[in-house]
Amino acid sequence: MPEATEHNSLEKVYSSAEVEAKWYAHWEKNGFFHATPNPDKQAYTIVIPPPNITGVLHMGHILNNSLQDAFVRYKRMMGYEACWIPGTDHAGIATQNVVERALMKEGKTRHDLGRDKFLEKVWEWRKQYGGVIIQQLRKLGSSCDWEREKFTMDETLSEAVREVFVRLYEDGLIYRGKYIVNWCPKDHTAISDDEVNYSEQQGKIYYIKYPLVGTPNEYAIVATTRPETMFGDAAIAVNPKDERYAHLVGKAAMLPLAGREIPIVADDYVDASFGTGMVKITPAHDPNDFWVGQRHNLPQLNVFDVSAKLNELTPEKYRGMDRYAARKVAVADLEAQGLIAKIDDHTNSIGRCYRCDTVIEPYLSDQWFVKMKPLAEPALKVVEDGTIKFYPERWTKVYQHWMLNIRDWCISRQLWWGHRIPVWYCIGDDHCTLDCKKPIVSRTTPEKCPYCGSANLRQDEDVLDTWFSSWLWPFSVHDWPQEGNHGKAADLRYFYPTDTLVTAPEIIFFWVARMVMAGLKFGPSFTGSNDPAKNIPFKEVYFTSIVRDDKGRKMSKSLGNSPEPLDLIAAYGADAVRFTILYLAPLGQDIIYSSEKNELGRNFANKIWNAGRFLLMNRDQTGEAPKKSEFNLDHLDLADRWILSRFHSTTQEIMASLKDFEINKVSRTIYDFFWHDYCDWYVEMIKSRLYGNEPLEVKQAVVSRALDIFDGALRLLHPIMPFITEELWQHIRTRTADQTIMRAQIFEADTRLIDKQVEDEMAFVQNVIESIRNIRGEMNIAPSKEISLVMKLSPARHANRLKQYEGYLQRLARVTSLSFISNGARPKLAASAVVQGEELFIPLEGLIDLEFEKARLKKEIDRLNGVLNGIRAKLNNESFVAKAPKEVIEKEKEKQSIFEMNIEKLQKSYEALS
RNA sequence: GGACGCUUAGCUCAGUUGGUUCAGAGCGCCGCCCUUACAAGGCGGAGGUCGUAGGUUCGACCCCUACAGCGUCCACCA
Repeated sequence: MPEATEHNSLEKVYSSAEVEAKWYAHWEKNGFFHATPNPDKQAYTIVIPPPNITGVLHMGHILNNSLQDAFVRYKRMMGYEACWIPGTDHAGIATQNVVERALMKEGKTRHDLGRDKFLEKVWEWRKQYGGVIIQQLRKLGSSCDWEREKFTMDETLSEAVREVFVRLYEDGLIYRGKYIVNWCPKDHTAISDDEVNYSEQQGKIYYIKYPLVGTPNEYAIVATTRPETMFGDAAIAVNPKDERYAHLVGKAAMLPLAGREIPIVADDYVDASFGTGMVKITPAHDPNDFWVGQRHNLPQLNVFDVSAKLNELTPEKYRGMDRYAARKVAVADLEAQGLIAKIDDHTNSIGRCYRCDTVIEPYLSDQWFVKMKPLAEPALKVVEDGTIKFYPERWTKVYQHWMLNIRDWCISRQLWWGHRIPVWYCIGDDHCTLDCKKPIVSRTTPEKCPYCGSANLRQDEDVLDTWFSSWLWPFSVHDWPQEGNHGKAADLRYFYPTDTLVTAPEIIFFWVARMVMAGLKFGPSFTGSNDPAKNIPFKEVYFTSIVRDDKGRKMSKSLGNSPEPLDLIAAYGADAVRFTILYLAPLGQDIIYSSEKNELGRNFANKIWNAGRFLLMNRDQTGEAPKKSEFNLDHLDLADRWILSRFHSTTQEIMASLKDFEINKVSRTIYDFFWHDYCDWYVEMIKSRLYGNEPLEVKQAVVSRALDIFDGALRLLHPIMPFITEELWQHIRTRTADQTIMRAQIFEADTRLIDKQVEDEMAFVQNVIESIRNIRGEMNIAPSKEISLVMKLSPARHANRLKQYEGYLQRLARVTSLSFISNGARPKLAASAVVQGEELFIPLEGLIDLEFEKARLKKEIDRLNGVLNGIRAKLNNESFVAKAPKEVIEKEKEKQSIFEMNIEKLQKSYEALS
């Protein structure tokens, strides 16, 4: 147990570093983050969106993890068995790239090492650097259950991947097919969409005449930017609604240079208004043409080799030519035959390899796919029917749209780092049968071919898309499908489904949607239920904001416009960074962020710190109250009852905002309560008793009550600012080693203590004080100058009750004498004001410049008259009186008379000065 | 091109059963205070026809339409 209760004298300025290190170590060492199935409690679970092992903490993580930690900590303090499961993602491409780049510095490629050696290198790298981000999350204060930390390439998670692959294959949902990938003709490898850099380029668009078969001298004219791919043309397409060409559909055209007939088909994909409205379809060399080809069952003719040179499917003249050389020759040949209608300038964006800048070639190759339609349907339903709720809700539309237009998922990747596809092929020997050509899909490495018995097997070279492991994350973290063998069966039952997913909207398709599908598909095998509500991976999804810089640009590494989170934590403190980002995070809106904004959080931390210092200093002076003070309402004065009322309504508001995931509102509510209600008013008010002539036991009771409220407020704040609240919480009472604020309960809002009358009465006192301060300010009366206050109260307001609060007035407005006068009387020379209909005078006697006061009153009278005129106009408006509801009219009339009275009183004061 | 979001003080943002004492907060600015928790603080003040133009309504920051500007996602660029 760190030395917390030993020293009660706190530094004047809160310094975060030491406190943070101390308490985080303490929490972790004592297992306070750890959760275990507990039948007496309800589970609350979050799985972390596993950061890439190549990643370092950026502002998006700060936001995302501050949110998750706040949610988990709130639930933990509300009596849930709260579990936040952390881990990392192996990030196939990113990680492989990092290691390859390192190799490149040694002048080597992965091919020099070979697959096994290369993978060893990656694992080494992972061991050395892959945990960086996990350590950084600790600095933020994340209360993750580190005993449960997982990695998507852990053996158990890899098992889950193979299991799912096999099951889907057996269900007929995984198949092998052709697909267009981004191919780099220089590196001879497929690269992912993310690795393609697109840029605008000035090029040409060629209009080529394809002779129509059967009608001489008539042509189909197609527009293309890539004439060299024409040898792979499989059709010409027009829009089915395009009347110009309706008569051609079903006919054929002659492919020039190749001398081959191709059909003319109709497809919605064609934009009738672009070009001629006729498109050549080249399924093997264009992604869109590929899909058109699928729909119309067209042949896929790949006319390039791996280096994008024309292959044997092209006329002999072109074979072996580079794609660009072939383009020139083909255009020249077409021109010679009079088959070029025209050539226009055309700007289009082309993709280049991020590594070698070679223009990417859409390339047809063999890939593995998951059929998505059957998986998507139930996943769409659970979001539409509210079994899973999105915050903000509008993302459900985006989700729906994607799910309804879903395409099959290409899951194979031409990489080495990742889960190798669990498929083997029989290389065969003399005994091979026809069946031997089938892929052998297996959970474990097969020893021999099941058909011919040959041991000569070769595993598929490719690995699986990284998302193929992450979509299982909510249950693979519990060692599914081997949970029984690993003793995790109870965990899976208890913690699944998870409750809240906190993630970025840009991965709604990659990750969120697929997790829903996986949960619904595989859930029944471990939940034992077909109820979607039991199988969904999470109940709520919170989509985070985008963090932008002060110019509105998205914060990113490449722009270099993001502050370094660890520097922020060092400079402002983790609590301040957390508070600031959560205070700024509106649900569904971006965050405009800059380092200086953390002053908000830092100043707040310091404010709380000093409030704690104040309480502790006073407790040390008065000594501990003999027994723990109880809120016996009879013995509380106005300030006590008021702060209690405010505390409970604050708690109520926070709980409501939390339910709606309005974390910025939560932050603002606790901030306003702490700073304004507690510090500005309550603490200042109790000073009048602490520094007065009260007996010691009264002072003790006052401090004790103040500490109780402080304790409650610390608990409300702890999930957002965990460190400073723990430090103070440990100081304000004697705690045992196993006590921690993070496992203390948040007090439930007691609505009986929310007292409207008390708040009204306090409002009156506060308004009187503010009014006096206002006069002081405007009249330039020094704050130190003592004044007397004369009040003329209406019968409803009891003078002797106000007299009770004289201490407050003295303390907060430097009123040294309070007296009352009856109706009709009036101090001779005084500044005056009306507060809630009651008249207030400050006799001036050399304090006030008469003309100043007159001008001040005049200004106020004019302002009130302005409002009054508005009310009168409204009440004189016939249609208002006729159509507005009675209550509204009554209210207006009431306001009218109040204003008239107040103005009259001020007017009299004004005249008295003249 | 499609979908969605945003526009309130110099800056960053609050503001739902539509009702002139709700036009507000923080930062910044101006003035006064180093008052025994806190100058990373306290008190007071100035500052906005709530993007533009219409419409609905007795009444619009709030509801509807159009437009402008900014932004996000998706699609497309043959």
